Amino acid sequence: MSRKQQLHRPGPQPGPPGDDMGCTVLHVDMDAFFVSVELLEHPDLRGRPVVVGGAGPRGVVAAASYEARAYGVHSAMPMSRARRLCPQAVVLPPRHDRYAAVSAGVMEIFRSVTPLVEPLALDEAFLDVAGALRRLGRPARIGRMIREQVFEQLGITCSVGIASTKFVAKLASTRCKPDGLLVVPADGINGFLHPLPVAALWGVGERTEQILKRLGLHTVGDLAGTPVSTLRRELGEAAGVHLHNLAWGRDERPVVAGSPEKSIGAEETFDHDIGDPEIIRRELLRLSDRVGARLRGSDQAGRTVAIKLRRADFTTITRARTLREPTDLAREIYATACALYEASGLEHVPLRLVGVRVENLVPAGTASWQLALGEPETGWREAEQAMDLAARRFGTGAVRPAALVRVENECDAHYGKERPRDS
DNA sequence: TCTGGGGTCCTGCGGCTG
DNA sequence: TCTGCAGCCGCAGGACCC
Repeated sequence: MSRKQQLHRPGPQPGPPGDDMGCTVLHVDMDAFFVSVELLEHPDLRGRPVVVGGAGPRGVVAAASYEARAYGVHSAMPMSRARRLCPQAVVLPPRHDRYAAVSAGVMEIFRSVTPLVEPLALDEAFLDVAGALRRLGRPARIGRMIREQVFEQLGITCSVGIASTKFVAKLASTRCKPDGLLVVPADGINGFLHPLPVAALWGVGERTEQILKRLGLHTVGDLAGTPVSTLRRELGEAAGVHLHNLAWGRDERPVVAGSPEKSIGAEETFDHDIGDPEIIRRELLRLSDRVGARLRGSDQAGRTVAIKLRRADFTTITRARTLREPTDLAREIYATACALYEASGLEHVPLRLVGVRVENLVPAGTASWQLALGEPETGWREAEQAMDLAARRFGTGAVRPAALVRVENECDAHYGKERPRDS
């Protein structure tokens, strides 16, 4: 359960759907998605508290069944705390490949309704059904049909919010969870929104909530009644205007199918803080390898390489460098990441996390590959593409940089855990 | 209580350039 | 040639989302 969902514990199920005229935006959200997928293969666990998440000393909850939520367990909670709250919970490790496969089936059902599907995550999406009304009937009927199809074809339940804007549709689906459907009529938006706590708004996290509470603003209605100039002063130009609009139900953002990725990255939290620069560099190599493979797999390249370093006290720094030409080569990403790490001044500081990200993405076809002076024309790109082919044929990890193979056992001692299989 | 991993977006600042 | 200014871009940090 996300923080937002905690704000909307399933209250009494809403009554019959309201007037859905003009409500052509649907937000469909799978109920406890990761857990639901696991229960398909472990039906014996139905009705029991189940938690999906990392079991290591620094693991957190990725998803919790409603039975586990009754004990106060929710997503993003440290696993150690979840175990204390609910010692009888069954803890399962996340299997993202499996969730992605089920998610593909869900999205396929959505796209059979309308091409205007905007996925937000594996387990939720916005649908604009304006073009499907003549063929399939009114929005509420379409929502019911989607819920039936998802359950019949995939065996999991979902909740559907229906409104005239994305933001209200999303709040509606959260409000009717689990396994529900709620229509917020166009003329009932303010009545629906204004009693909600400010933290229910999209874009109000812990920090913003504190600022709003300091101003005496507790509900969305309080926010709506506050001059926008006050909100701009306290929250900044964009956030102030945005939240004021949301508080009045104004949200002009259309449903957009297939928006391109802006960045691709990978990061790793160590089980124990690591201050040895050699081990950090190896981790940068492993992460660069992953990022490069994902870039090539999606036919993209990026111009900016960024690293993230988190100290033991959780303070985090980022460093970035923009290259002359876009790259999808792990070797180049790694070289830049190492240079940034060395320049960071944190070379001997114990770190709990390192990350590598490539930003400013462009389609690989439009990138001009600039050869370094003296670099052979057939070289690293071909070598890494060959590694990609081997990985597809023999599985990820079949081929990897020698530096990673050589030190694997040595690293295990530092990580204190099984190495990920994708390096 | 002690905080994962994948992202997006915004803000502020400084350097560069016309 | 120097200065001031505006606009753009890169960078860093932080808030937020699922």
